[in-house]
Amino acid sequence: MSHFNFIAKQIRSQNQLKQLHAQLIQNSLHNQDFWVAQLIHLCTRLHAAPRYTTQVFYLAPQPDVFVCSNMLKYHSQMGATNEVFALFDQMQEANVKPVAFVYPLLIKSSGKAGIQFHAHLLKRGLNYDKYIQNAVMGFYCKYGPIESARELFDMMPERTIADWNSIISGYWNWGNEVEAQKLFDLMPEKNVITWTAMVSGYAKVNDLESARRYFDKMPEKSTVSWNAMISGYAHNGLAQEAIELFNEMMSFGLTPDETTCVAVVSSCSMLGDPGLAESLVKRIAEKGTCPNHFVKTALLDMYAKCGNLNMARKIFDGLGECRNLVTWNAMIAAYTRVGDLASAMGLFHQMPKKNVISWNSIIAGCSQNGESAMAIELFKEMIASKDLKPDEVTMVSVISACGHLGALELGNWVANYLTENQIRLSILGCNSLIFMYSKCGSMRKARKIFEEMENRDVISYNTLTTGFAAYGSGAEALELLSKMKQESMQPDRITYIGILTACSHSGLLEEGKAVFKSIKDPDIDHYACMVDLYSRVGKLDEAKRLIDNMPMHPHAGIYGSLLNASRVHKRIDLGEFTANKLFELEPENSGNYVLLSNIYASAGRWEDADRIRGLMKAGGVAKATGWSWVEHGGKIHRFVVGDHSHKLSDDIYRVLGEMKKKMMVAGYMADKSCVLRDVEEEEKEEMVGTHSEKLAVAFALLISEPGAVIRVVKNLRVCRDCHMAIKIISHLEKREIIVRDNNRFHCFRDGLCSCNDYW
DNA sequence: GTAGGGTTAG
Repeated sequence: MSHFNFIAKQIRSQNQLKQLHAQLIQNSLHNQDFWVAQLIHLCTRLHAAPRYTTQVFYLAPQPDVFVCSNMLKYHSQMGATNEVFALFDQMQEANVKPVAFVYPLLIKSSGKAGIQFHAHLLKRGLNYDKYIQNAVMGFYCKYGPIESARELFDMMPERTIADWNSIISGYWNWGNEVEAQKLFDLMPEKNVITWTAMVSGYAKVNDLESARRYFDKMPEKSTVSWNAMISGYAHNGLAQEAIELFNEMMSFGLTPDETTCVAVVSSCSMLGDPGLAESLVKRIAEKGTCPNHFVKTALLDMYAKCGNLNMARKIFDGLGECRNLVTWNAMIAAYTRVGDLASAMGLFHQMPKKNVISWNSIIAGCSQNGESAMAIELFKEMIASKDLKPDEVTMVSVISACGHLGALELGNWVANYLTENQIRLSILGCNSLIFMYSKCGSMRKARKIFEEMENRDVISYNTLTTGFAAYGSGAEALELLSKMKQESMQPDRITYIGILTACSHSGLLEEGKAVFKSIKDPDIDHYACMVDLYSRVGKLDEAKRLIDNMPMHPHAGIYGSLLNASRVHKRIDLGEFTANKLFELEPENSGNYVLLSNIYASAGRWEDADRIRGLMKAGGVAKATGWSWVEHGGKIHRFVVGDHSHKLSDDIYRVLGEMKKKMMVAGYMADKSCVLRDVEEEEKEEMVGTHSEKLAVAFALLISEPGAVIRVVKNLRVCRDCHMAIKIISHLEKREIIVRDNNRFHCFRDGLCSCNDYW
């Protein structure tokens, strides 16, 4: 017996384990409880395969308490919760009570299922030893409700330091700073773990000053304490502070471990400085410790964020068997960051297991790289599989994708999904909803979300303001500005851009001037808004004067406003001046040529108009082809010029014909520039916006109930001709038609447009 | 056999 005992202690590999097993069989000891328990213990230590371990277990004809307990330990180490409970049932039938020491292990390794052990203990009225008590309390600290943990804590006849530490970190885990603090002060005796828990707790709630205060006050510090403080800084984006503290740690002659290394590496990635990380890893390697997968993943991420994708991929490939979810996710994010969606998608489909972050990475990746529709498809796929619940991060990406598409039906569906699945949104999430509703033209809902928010930040205000601006609701935007001041929320440069744009789109000259005057240090964008405001209200000379007197060089956008206004107000002199400035600033922009040409045309100066068109052709300035789209039944219907691919194409062109007839009857064909004049074949390319948009409007008319609000969404500027057409149709059909162009809405009612744009 | 620190998504 002692001979085998000696061998058992020496065993380091699975091969040696199997040799011992064979020797036991030879000596007919293999089915004795003592040896079976030993073998299972070794299986646990060496991470042997479940099939082999189970075989060993069944060697014992009537497994005793030790065999069973070791087997429970093995299962719980493997995360096989079902097997753990099955064995428990078996033991109950055989009337075998597990030894106390397995309970803490089982509770810890069973995750959320740990609660079943508490139930089990309660049901059997088992006496808890101090370890079991601590483990049960630790379970509630981790998974909640924290009140249950507190109850157990209060009921304890005696409390060890470990119990105090558990409940304190439990409160930190649930963000209850006050109670953690209170218990810390009450605690009769503290150790380094207690102090470290306070440091990391404060770091977790982003209160780094308090964290540092505790860190400086603690009577002794372990490496873990240093790590807590350094990673606290790193987590909160304070890379510089993290590195400084790390240097301080080194100056004390302390040895960093791998966790230190992870924090320093991630700080380096924020600073874009791989050098320090490389030297640190080298130093650790010299000590003989090879960087573990945490360090390697941090390095992977660092190289990816510093733009060295090859190095990142090399580490990823080198990790081989050690690759885990986090490494896969980091690599996917690396690809989406540089816009390589194909590679990201390839990895995503290859990965053996996915978690919420994997889905979030790929969905956000699509959303950020202009693939909004794909982002939504992936989201649908995610929720269809039902094994993972989307969280706020998922929803923010999906909501913003709906916003970018201007897809209100989808947006409503997503918002519904939020309430049905009780996904609570933070400020960030609510802001994304405001953005989405604004982009979809539903200002009522955007405002409702805003008003129902418990806390708002400056971005909440800016998002809603920008929405009002796009919708031409100047008064509402100004109201929001005074609300901001009432609530002592400091407006920033974006706020003022929104407010001025709103004034501009609703013709509020005096109000806009007053706001502009109140800006402490206006930048070029604020000047641009003012030029636009003067232009839109027809004060072109004032606009010109502002341009001449502004303290910085005007950019193309500024002249653009003036040029468009020059067309509307038929100011050939200013039009020529600004157009020539624009030809210098952005020679490739065809719009400027078209505008100047139209200015000449409207004054009957056809030769000049043709000359400019010729200039445009000679310069090879082509107009990009465009399309419009309409959302209907959760789908996006896309229209391009001359398009007959839609299945309702025949009906669409029929409606288009009816529109034409109605307009003729109403006498709208007199104007040469009217929408439905027949265009020459070669002109068609220029008219692309008009045509695709008309198809979209026709489709919208076709599918909507009489009297319903029609929503046309498009990604082009609403051209002048089409604008007129919609005005007329809204009048004739007695319908409200909402059209979105690049970033603003036009609400047509009774032949009038809500915006103050010049048409 | 109890308690403190780690990498990824917005």
